[in-house]
Amino acid sequence: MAATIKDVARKAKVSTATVSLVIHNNDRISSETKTRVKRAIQELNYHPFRSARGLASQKSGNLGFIVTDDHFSRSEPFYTQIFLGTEFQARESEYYVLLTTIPSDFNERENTPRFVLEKNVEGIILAGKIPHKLIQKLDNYTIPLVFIDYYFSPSQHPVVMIDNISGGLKATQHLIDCGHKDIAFIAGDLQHPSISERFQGYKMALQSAGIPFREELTQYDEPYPAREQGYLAIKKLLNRKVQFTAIFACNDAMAIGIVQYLKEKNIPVPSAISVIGFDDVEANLSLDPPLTSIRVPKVEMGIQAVKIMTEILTRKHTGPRKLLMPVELVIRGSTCKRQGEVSLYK
Amino acid sequence: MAATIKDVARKAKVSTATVSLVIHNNDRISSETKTRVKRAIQELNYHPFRSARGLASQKSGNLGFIVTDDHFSRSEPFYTQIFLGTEFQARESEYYVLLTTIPSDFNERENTPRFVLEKNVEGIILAGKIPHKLIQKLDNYTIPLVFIDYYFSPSQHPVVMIDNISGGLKATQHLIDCGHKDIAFIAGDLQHPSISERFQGYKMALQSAGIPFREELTQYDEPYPAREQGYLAIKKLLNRKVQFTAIFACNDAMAIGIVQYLKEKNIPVPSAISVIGFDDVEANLSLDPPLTSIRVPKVEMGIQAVKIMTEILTRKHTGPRKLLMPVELVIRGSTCKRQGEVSLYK
DNA sequence: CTGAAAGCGCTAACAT
DNA sequence: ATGTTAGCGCTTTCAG
Repeated sequence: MAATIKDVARKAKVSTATVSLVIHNNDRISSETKTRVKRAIQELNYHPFRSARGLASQKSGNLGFIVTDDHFSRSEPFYTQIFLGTEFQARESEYYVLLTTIPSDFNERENTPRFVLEKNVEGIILAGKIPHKLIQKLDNYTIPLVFIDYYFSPSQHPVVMIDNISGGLKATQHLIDCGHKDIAFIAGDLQHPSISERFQGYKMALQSAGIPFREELTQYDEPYPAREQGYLAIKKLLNRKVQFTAIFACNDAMAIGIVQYLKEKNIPVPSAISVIGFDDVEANLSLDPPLTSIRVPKVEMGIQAVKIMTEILTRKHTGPRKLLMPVELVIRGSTCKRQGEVSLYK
Repeated sequence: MAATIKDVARKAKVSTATVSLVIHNNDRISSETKTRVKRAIQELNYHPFRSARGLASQKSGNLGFIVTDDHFSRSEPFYTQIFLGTEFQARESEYYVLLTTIPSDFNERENTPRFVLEKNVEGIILAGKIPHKLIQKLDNYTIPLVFIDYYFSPSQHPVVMIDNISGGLKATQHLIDCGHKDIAFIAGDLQHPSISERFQGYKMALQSAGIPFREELTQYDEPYPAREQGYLAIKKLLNRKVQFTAIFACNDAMAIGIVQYLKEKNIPVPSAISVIGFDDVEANLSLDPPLTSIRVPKVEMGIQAVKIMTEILTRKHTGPRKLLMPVELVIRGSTCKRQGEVSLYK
C-alpha cells in the first residue's frame, strides 16, 4: 500500500496537520520543518490521495469540459485542439479535466451531466454552441462556467472568444486589397454569434472601402457551416446569376465545399474566383489549392479558459470577463489578384 | 447544500447503510424498503458525492487515457475518435475518463502521470504507440492496463487491435482484383506492429495470387507514417525507376502524400497508378480523387477497450485478451482496373 | 433483512 | 510554529 500522510508525519516527526500545511506551502511553517517534511515526502514517494482530499476539502480537483458530440468528432480538429489546450493548462494548475460530449439536440428532459450531480467538477468549460436548455440547467447549480467560442447573452459568464469582427474584417480587406469588389459572403446559421460577427467584419470592411453591401451576394440559410452546406450554398448563389470574383466563407469547412463545387463546375480557383475561409483548421490538409484563411489560436483559447477558471476558483479573478483572441491572416493559394472580368455564366 | 446519504436515510427511515446497499442494488434489501429508499432519493434529488465514495471504497471511479500529444492533435481524428468511444462507453459504465497526453519523446526521467500517483484512476487505456519506458513505469504499479492499436510484446495486457493482417490482405487483394500485378508497398517504421502486420497481409495476398514479392517495390525507411513521409517515400521509390501500377500505402496519411506527389509529377491517379490507403480517416475530406481505403472501427475500439477494462475491474474478465477488430474495404476513386501498360518514366 | 459503527486519508478550525 | 481533533460523505464489516 502506498504511503499516507500519517506515514510522512511519523517519519518527519510532526503531526499530519503540519504535513498538510507543508503540502499547501503554508508560510506558518518554519523552513527547517518544511525541508524535513519535504524530504520525508520524497523518501516515501508520498502523493496525497485525490479522493481523500476531495472529501475533506469539498473540492474534486476536476474541471468539466462540455462540447456537443458533432463538434468534437467532426473531421476538422477545431474543438479537439481547444480541448487539448485545456488539458495542458489544467495540468499546470493541478486539475484534471473531465470531458463530456452532449448530443447537439439536447432537450429539456435530458440529464444534467453526471459530474455536476456528483459534485465531481469545480467548474465547467463549455466550448462551441451549447443548447440553452443545458446552460439554464447548469445555471441552477452554483458552479462557475467559462465559455469558449460561444456567447449566450442573457447569462453573465466569462467567455473566451475569437476576435471574429477583426477576422471578418481582415479576410474581407485581403480580398479588397487583391482588387476584388464583388465579394460574396457565405455562411451557415447567422444566429451563431461568431458567424454574425464575421459577417459584421465583412460589412465593415466593405463600408470603409466604399463598396456598397449587396444582399444578393450573401447566402446564409444553411443550418450549419459544414462542407456539404458550403457546396449547397455556392450552388444556390450561382443560380442567382449574380456576378462576383471573390467569396468570404464563414469557415474553412464551408470554403472547402465551395471550392469543391467550383472545381466540379470548372470555375477555376483562384483565377476566376478567390475563396477565403476562416479558422485555419485545414492547414495541413494538402488541399488544392491550399486555402487562404484566418488563423485562430485554438490551443491558446483552451489555455486561457482554464486560466480564467483557475482565477475564479481561487477568487483572484479581476480581469476582463470577455477575452478576445487575436486572429491572423494566412495567405495561401485560394486567393489572388482580381483577373479582370471573368464571366461566371456563359 | 445538496442532500447527503444521511438525509435520505432519515427521510426513508432507514440507516445510511441501507441506503448505500440500495444504491448498489444489493439483493439483501427487501423490495419494499428498496422502493421507499429509492423514492426518498428521487425526492431529495440525491446523488452520492464522488470524492466521498472514492475515499470509502478506495476507487476513484475514473479511467485514465494516455496518448502521445502528436497522435492526439494530428489532423486526422483517428485517436480522437477512439477517445470518444472510451468516453461514450465509460459513461455507460459510470466511469469518467481522464485524458493525459504525453510527449512522444517521453524519457525515463519524465514524471509518472499524476493520476497514477494520486490514485485517481482505476485503470489506464493506452492508445497508439507509447514509449516503453512509460509502460515499464506503469507496470510497477498494480494498475490494470488495456492497449489500443499498439502491442508491446513482453507485457501481458489485454489489447484491442485492428485486424491489420486481414486489412493488408483485403487492400492488396483489391488491387489484384483490379488486375494489378506490380504493387508497391509504402510505409513508415516497420517496427510498429500494426504496420508490419499490414505488410504481412500484403505479402500473403501476393503469395496466394502467385505474384512474387519484390523488395524493390517496397519503401519503408521513413520514421513515421505521415503525409510528408508519404511524399518523400514515393519520390524515393520513383527514383529507383521500377515499374508498377498500384500502391498500397500503410495508412491514409501517407497515401495522401503519395497522391499529392503523383499529381505534381502529372502521373494520373488512378489511371496510371492506383493508390489505396488504410484507416479511412480522410473519408469526408473531399480529396480528389477520393481515397480507396480500409475502414477501421475507431469509436468501437474505444468502446471495446472500456468494456474489457470494466470486466477486469469487476473481475469478470474471462474473454480473449486480444481483440481483433474487423476492417472493411471501402472502394472510392483512387483505385481502378489496370489500364494496360503505363510507363512512369519516359 | 437492517442497523451500528468503524474507518477511508485528508483538511481546517482551534488549541497550545 | 506546530499539534489536536473533529469531521467530510460514503462503504463495509459485523451484529442482531
